[in-house]
Amino acid sequence: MTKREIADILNEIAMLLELKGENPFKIRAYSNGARTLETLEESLDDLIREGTLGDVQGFGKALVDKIETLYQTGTLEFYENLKDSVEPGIVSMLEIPGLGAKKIKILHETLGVSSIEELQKACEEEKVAGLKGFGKKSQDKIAEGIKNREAYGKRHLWWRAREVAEPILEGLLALPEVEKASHAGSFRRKREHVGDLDFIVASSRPERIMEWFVAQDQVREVTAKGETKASVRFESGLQADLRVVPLKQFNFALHHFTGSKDHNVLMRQRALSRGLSLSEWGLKPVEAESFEESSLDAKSEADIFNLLDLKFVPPELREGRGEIEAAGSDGFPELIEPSAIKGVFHNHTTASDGRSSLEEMTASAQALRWEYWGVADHSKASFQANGLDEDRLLQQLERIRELNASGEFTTYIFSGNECDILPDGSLDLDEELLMKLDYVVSSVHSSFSQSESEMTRRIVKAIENPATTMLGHLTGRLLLRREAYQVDTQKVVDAALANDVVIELNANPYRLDMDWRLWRNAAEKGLLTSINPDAHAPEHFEFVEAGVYAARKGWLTAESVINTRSLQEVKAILSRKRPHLAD
DNA sequence: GCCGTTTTCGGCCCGACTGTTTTCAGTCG
Repeated sequence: MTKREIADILNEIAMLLELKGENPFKIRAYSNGARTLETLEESLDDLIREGTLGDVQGFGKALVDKIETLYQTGTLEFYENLKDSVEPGIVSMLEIPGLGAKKIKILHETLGVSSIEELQKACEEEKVAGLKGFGKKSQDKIAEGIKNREAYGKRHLWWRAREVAEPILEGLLALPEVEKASHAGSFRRKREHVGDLDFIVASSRPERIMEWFVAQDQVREVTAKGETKASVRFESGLQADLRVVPLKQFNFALHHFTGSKDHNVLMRQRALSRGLSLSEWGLKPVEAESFEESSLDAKSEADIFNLLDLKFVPPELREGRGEIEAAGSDGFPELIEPSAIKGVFHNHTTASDGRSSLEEMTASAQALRWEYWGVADHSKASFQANGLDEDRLLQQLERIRELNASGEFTTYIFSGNECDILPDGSLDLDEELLMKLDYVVSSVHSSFSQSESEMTRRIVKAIENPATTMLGHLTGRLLLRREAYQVDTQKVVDAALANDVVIELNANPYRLDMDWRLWRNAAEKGLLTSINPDAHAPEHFEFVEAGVYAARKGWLTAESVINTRSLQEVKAILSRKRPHLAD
């Protein structure tokens, strides 16, 4: 078992002990143990072999025994027994906002409820309001929490969350009491989906800011409101948290609440190794009494990094995936910016399942001042999407040539096709015809349930097809909607490298596929990408922005992204497979 | 359950907010 797996079990033990009403300090010992284990620098194997696990602060005899047993055998009797002694329905009640172990224990012992369903019934029968420590409000809140637990628990696509987040930030910045304001959290790190929104504000007069925040039009429920902290929930179930801090604290709070947790742990370790203590309150010498009196100054977030001998880490990279090491040595490559995009591939028109014509899409691309854009309508196997057969594709190719020759648009149109990869790995259209186009995006749209080895063989075969220019949406995932199909991404990346094939970064906010976690490594090996909006209407061209943020999270520079290149450079790249594009 | 002694027990912690209290316990990040 790995450190992380063992830490998860220690956390679960803490939760179960809490539900059993154990000594709170014992519970904390387990949670602390889990956190210590997660952030342990030494290898667990070494510590156990040398018998020095007990030297680690926070690990006494009981924890050492349990960690060693889990490490060596993968099971722990104490844990299994504990799990058996608590009904699973009770554990799931922890998901309801406002309910913790203590209240659940009261509900269980006095009303005998052992599941969310039974609790819901107890609320309907007004049995909860009469309990000691509960009241009408608690009962209503529990009932509401049960009713909405699906929406409350769910995550929200970054793209959708932004529609809510941006007006809030603008509103905050417009208030005269606000000195500084920013979003924080996973939203600021541009994660593909977020659990909630965080806002940090600097002000010495928080009252009116709090009032404004909870009184916003779209707010459905105010879940907390105090002097410096408030939480609201919107119709979609998305929650937003606001924290107001003094200006002096702003950058520390912003850094802290931007996270990620893993990044913060590494930052605090870095600080400690320099005799400093870092928190949301400030950065002070370890021995100093309070942050308020002894914190160093940070006029910007960059100052915090600089005080720890680090280069500034862009929020997108703060995932605890090597950014501290890089910031402590050479720093980062210059990450791609949205403004670097000069055109896009993989778009649809009314010829297949798009909503706008070739001409309308071209006009929109031109309005965005793109040098070029590419048409890649579906091929005939995508019958549901009105995919093109050979004849219709040839007609479209003719029309594109006419338009390019006419001078009607300054934006150049590349002719392409999003060609289905059939279940056996062959392409849906004739190779000779595909070679007449400027490029081909090969994508899987059927037989998603193939085994990993079949799917991998299928995609690799398509990559090896000389007609393939780029691979579309590698895993077929739809974020929060549909799982990825099984495929060995490493083999696919290697095949793409070996066959001069680009792997797209599909910028549709539901896809963002291939995933950002895979890009740093792939790009280091030399893999190129194209950030493709997969547009089915002009407004979908905006998706490239989401794609650029995903690319930044993958440490990508403009060099790795072919659609940051000029028209001439793109033609040169495409001509490696299509000689007719060479000048 | 851990830690550190005034060394084998007694203290341990983090602040803000809510709801049910009437001075505070429970939840949450």
